[in-house]
Amino acid sequence: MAARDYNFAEIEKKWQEFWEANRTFRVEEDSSFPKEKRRYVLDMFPYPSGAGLHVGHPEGYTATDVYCRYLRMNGYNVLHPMGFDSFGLPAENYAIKTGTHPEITTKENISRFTEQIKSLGFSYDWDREISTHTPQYYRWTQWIFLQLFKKGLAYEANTPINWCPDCLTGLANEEVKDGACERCGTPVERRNIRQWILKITEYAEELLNDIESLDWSDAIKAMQRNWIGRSEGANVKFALESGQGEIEVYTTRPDTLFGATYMVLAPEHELVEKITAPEQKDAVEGYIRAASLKSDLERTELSKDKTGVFTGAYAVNPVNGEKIPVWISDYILVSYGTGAIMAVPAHDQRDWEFAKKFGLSIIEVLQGGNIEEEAFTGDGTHVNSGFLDGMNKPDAISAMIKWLEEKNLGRKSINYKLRDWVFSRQRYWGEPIPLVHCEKCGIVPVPESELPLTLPEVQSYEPSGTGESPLANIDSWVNTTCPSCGGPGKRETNTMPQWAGSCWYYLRYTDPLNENEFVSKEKMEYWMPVDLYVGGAEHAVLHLLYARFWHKVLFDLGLVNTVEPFQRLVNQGMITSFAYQRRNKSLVAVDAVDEVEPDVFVEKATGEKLERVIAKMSKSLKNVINPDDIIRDYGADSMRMYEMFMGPLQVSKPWSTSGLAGVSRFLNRVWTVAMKEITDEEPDENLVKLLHKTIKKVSNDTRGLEFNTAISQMMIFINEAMKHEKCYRKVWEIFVLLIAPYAPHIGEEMWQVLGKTETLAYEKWPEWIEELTKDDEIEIVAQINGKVRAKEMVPADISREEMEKLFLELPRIKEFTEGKTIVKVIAVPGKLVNIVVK
RNA sequence: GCCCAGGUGGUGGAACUGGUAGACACAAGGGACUUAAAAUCCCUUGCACCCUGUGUGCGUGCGGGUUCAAGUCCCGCCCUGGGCACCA
Repeated sequence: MAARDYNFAEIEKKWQEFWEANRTFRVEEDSSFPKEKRRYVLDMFPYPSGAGLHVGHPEGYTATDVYCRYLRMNGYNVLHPMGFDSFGLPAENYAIKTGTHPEITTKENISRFTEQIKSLGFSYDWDREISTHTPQYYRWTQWIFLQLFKKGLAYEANTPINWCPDCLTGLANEEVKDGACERCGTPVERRNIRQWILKITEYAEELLNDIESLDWSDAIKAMQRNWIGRSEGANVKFALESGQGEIEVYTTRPDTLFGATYMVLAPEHELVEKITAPEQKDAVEGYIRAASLKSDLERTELSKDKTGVFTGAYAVNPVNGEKIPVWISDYILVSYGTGAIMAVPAHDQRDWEFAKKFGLSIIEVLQGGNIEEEAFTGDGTHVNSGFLDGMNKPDAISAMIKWLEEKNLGRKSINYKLRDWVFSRQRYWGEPIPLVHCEKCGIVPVPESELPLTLPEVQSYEPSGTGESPLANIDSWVNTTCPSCGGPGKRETNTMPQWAGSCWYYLRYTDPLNENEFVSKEKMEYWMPVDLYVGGAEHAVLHLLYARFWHKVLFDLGLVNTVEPFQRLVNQGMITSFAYQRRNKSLVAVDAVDEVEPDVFVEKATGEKLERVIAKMSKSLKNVINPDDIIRDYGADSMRMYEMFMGPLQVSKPWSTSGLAGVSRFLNRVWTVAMKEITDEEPDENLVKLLHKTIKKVSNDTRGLEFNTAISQMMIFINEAMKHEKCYRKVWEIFVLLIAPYAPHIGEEMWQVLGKTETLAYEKWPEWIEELTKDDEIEIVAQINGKVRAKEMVPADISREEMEKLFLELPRIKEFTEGKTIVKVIAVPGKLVNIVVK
């Protein structure tokens, strides 16, 4: 074949068409692969937004693609699917604005995404593509919901929830960040709305314990642990002085019970009304009203200053019979523990602040701090504590729990910060919740045979904003017959949150077309669990916690074979961009910046010197990189390789177009070598050795997802191969296979240039010969007192003794040892000789 | 405040279980080719100093420590990013 230029556009189009036409990457449940030769490698599927793919998407997708191609060449049967998380607010909001049905927008966006994803040459099995908004898919989302419902894990409640006034829908706890809606940033309000709620708290203990068994980053594991927030303590009952009952509190410090000098109830606590003394009634009611108007943000962040009101009631401390006042304050949350606390101001900073402000007494029961200045929360010796005196903290905690249990005044108790999952949304574009409200029978599930319960057509997508979804206005849809008694019934009009579809999509990929079951047991068991899951860290507690919860429920129902869905999780880092910052820390758009000399940047308009910093890509800074442009100008292979070369997969790193150009130059050099005269002559030994080192490094690094260093090694190899006039078939056939997972289009093309007629996707991965990765001669350094003073090439197999002898006699070393005493000589074969002199 | 990452040249980043810090690339400078430029190829490039050489000193956020030897291990700080935040 005559030499030609590297025409990536032509090559990439050719091979993408080839893979598609030949369904090269279609995968089947072939039983001839033993379990250990199967791998399920999954990308977090995207929400098909109108903005199209951004450079962050290809990073994770390329990483898994390289890995999957490597696995296939190593004889694995690999499940590697892609699909779309296609229910969601943007399409619905667009529908409200334009009247276009969300389904139409969603379809368009999906086809744009598909085209973009395919233009990167990923080896997905497209026959398994799924979209969560299709009735064929959400039929089974609804089915799984019904299984949860039947198991008693879904309940209806009228409780105050987080309401986003901009999205006009309720939100789960996990969707609120710093008191604002995670999606749009609007501060959330508290609102009483009828909700469907999933009892995720029932699985708190399992969700927490099983984290340990997962191969996930410590960061994500810690986030999930913190979110679940388990604490151990005791519930203690305090009798009311009036004899009208008791207040139960939760405390992690039962050992400090002798120091409890007052109690606090959450303003919403049910006892408040009952116990408030007539003379305090006005004050208490005023406080409750004020507290109810505060947003979560105001109740926490903005008001660290303690507020509260005395109820006029007193309780009796069960350990010493002391009469203590009962207050209410909004620093106590009704939703945690029992919504009431015993306050121990000497040993809890919040109680201490409250006591100082309202002049309540502070009694030290544990020595070791200075309670005049702040609460002491450390360990120490108990004092003023009757039978606990002299004990340390852990002993006193157990002793007190034992005492309380014996006297029937309290018991050991465990609490979680995790709250149940608010599961309904008052919007249109989601899975309808398949339940019917019947006056006679109550809440009745839609029979499974009638699923999917499809979304009706509506005139207006506008949410009512009153807590009812647009579905509530479609009488013909809402009014139905009760599946149980046949009488009149009304359909549930809430829809499911966006997270529902992604809670089980990884299961559906194993059997995407099944019309009889959500998945067949055999196919599911063939692949599960997911061996490697790659995606952004932004789903640390949302999707990843919800999916684990559903999976555990499915496990308990005998529907899946593993306790956890995602065995190994890797979070790719964000791709950021350079930005330019003024002295006052404000940022300047890139097109308003001049580089006047190397690394000196000024703002065009003002001439102010700017500092180059790293920032998230944003439209306003004009530093957003569009993958389509990159593929057009440099090709998909360059894009793929550059994203893998930038740095470790897990860390965030800034995009640099000149860095990309460097990788592109590398691929051009690869092509140059491929176009040299191919010879069957024996390559020289050095090239062969370098090749074997390269096989070893690329194999190990690809397996360990350390793609950046694998690529460096390939660059080293090419720099050497360029020096040779001819292309040695023996080494080149191997190198082409090594680079193919990274740059598959050029890989296939070069394979064809070598005269091959089949795709290399299933060629056997090259093996290295250990012997050939070792050099005959190695450089050894001589150190004097730890400082490098000489370097010498020596045979690789030189003995320790020979090394010592050789270096001690080196003239250069003698300069340093002359007239000194040699205290010690340390020789490390293959590394160095260190001579300690005095 | 608590939890989790992480601080290495002008830049992105390498460095196996403690053993030559700075691989590979970008940027920069110099050279070759060219009428010229682009492209390509070659060379130099951590900082400082001098007696310019197998030269000396310094150098992986800061201060200590262990060790023949520390980017790597230990103790105490500082800073950056992410998460949580009145959870009793």
